[in-house]
Amino acid sequence: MPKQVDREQRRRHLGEAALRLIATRGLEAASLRKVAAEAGVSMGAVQHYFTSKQQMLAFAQRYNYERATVRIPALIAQVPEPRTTRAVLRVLLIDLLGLDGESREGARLGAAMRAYAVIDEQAASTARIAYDGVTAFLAAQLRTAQADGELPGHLDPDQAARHLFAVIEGLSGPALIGAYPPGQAIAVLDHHLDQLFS
Amino acid sequence: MPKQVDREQRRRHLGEAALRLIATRGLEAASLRKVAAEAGVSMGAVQHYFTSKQQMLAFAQRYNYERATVRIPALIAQVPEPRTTRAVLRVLLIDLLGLDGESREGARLGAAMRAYAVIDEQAASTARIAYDGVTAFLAAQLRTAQADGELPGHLDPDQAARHLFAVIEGLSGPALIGAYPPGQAIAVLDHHLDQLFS
DNA sequence: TTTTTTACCATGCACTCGCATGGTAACCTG
DNA sequence: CAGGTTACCATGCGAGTGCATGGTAAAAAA
Repeated sequence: MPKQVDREQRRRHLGEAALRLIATRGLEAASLRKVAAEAGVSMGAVQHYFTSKQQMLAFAQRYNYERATVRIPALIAQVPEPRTTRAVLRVLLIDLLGLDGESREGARLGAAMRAYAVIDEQAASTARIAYDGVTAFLAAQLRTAQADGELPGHLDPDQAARHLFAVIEGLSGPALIGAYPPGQAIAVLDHHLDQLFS
Repeated sequence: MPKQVDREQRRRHLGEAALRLIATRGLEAASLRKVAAEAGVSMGAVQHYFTSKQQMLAFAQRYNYERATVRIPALIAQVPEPRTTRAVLRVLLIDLLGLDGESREGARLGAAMRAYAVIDEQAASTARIAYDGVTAFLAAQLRTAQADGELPGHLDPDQAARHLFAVIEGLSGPALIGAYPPGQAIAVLDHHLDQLFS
């Protein structure tokens, strides 16, 4: 049976199992044995594809961001015309908030990964790259909005992007633990967008 | 030797040891044995004061917020006169960002606790209370600013408080892992305050 | 003075952990 | 067909985990 397997696909399969466990039960639940069980394989298989647990987690982290870069354009494509920058941003940011069932997993994952990055330097390095990617994307959106006259031209798009993303990340935590109802998080987001697009 | 001990003080001593470990090495490093070693006592002593690990962590979490309610007024007292609301908020919020050595521990702790609260409902409940406390405090500050005419009266202080705190929490993560230099985090904060106190 | 309660400490148990090892079976290359 | 590589799986090891138990010694209560 061996040898006709796609190594990269197998790895992603294991990575998904790990991410599922992390999102629902936390980082400590992502042991080699549990990931193997979640993926429906033996522990030896996990060891075969990752030489250490740290490597497995590093892959899972990178894969998580990779999935996001795929999901985000798909999400944007669903925004009805006319696709103003503001409407696009709103859809994207509400998704990042993790308020409803599906995007909630991403937000839970984010909380776990952020804590991990504080402890593990390698994870921090990956997280920095991901952070730069997100803010660069947001900044690009804001720049096109400026070009379209949708947004005042005098503001710094990079700083506004960091500001915007900070609001999202800061809202996501309390929303996740139910510190306030979803509507309040969206209200704050809309207020922020109101000020931005004035 | 026994019986003349202050149980609550002993507990705080152990709680501090636990918080120190969590801040520097993460939640998983706060095992009963390691906390005992960090506090300079035997494991039996930890077991004597906490009936389970979860209880120990719950105490540590509560104690952490308790410490913050003591530190914050002390911090505000150091703000030079005239103590405008804006100046007070700025000092407080920069501290919460965890940019310099001392307040950094608090921010690291926050990241670990947030991840823990996502997994553990009891921790989430405590975190909600703490969150409500912080936003209520911020809202009260904003209300006095409104009364002093420092701030426009038409805005909703509660929503502005949530917005403000979200920015701080959202900036603290990237700042902790060095996604951008401290100056940029402060620049975003100042920009936010500029807009608020317009 | 006797008894009870408090404050520990040392040890042991059952379990999980990451990881190393040694196998086996299927495919690819020669 | 032989040899080597690939893809696993089962097992075992040492370390660490939370927790239960049984002790000892000192102070408080009787």
